[in-house]
Amino acid sequence: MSRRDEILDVAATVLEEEGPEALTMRELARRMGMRAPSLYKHVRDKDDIVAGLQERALIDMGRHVAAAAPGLGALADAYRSWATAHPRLYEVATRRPLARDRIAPGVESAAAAPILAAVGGDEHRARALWALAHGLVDLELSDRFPPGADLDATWRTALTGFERH
Amino acid sequence: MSRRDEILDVAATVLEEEGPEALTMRELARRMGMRAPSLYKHVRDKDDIVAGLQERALIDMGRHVAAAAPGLGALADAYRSWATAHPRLYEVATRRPLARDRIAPGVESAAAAPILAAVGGDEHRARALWALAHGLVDLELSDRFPPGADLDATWRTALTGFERH
DNA sequence: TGACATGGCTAACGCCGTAAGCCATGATGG
DNA sequence: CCATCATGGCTTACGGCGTTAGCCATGTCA
Repeated sequence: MSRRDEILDVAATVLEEEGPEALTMRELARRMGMRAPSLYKHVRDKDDIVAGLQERALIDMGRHVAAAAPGLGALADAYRSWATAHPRLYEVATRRPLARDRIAPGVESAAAAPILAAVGGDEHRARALWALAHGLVDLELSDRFPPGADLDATWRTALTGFERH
Repeated sequence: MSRRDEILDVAATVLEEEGPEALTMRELARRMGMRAPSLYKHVRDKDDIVAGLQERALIDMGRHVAAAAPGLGALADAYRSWATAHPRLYEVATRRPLARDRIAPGVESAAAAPILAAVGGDEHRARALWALAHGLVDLELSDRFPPGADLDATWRTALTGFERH
């Protein structure tokens, strides 16, 4: 495994365990047993690390969602469960403008494929479904729903709109 | 107008015109004709400013959406148009966990009211609709849809799921 | 064996948010 | 009328951030 990949591993751990404000070059270096400037021998800058996390997250989430059982419900469950299991990575993967120039081609479309397939290839319905799932997850992750809200029920209600074409 | 409100005005301007990375205490102070530490005479800390922007954004967006013509389409248009007119404020208002302790009570529910009314008071449908609109806006604002995508059509498709109960 | 790439290091720069403490101004009340 | 005090500026400074420059040990290879 390349030194760069080790850094990305550490970065993913720090991000999930301690939050985005702990994701500093000095903290990454500390965990790698080196000093911050040495990181730049393996990585262009901090944005490069974040773009790497974004790419990894898209790949992993895409795989997870693609492995879901057929049906909208299972797809939605897979989407939501990945996001809640990796909330900070989800934010990195979706909130910032895709660093398309720093990410391997195909990763983006591969992540979108399962959703597109689930709605029979209709791109508008695919985007709507994606937006719905993303919106629900995003609002849940930033605690925008009242505490104690029955979000399972909200998801079921939300998906019924998509069930019949 | 209080000095604090002036600071919030300047902050909103800087945020929208130059982006979040320009929203620094020194830049705000410069535009106010003072030095950064003097800001602390009127504001607790930077988070206080951001919470103030969040509160303002919720109020303004709530008013804008509440003024929409009846019907899901007009509601959606109002939601989307406010967000695209104030993209950075929209992010501040929705992406970070609501600073509920720093925001006047009632603001949150007032912002939610028009959406809740539009679906006849069903909270699950209200949350689903909100999530759908938020997801579409959020993904649009961070350029996650392919360039040139016909988002008007996507919105129309998305809303048909909500038209019939 | 000598040249060179690799990957560490230290020192330092210019930002950032923020704390501490000083001082002019103007209002307040004895 | 003057003493007191709150207000709202100021300078200085601290620690942390991302990042650059330049040094040097090690290992590889012609």
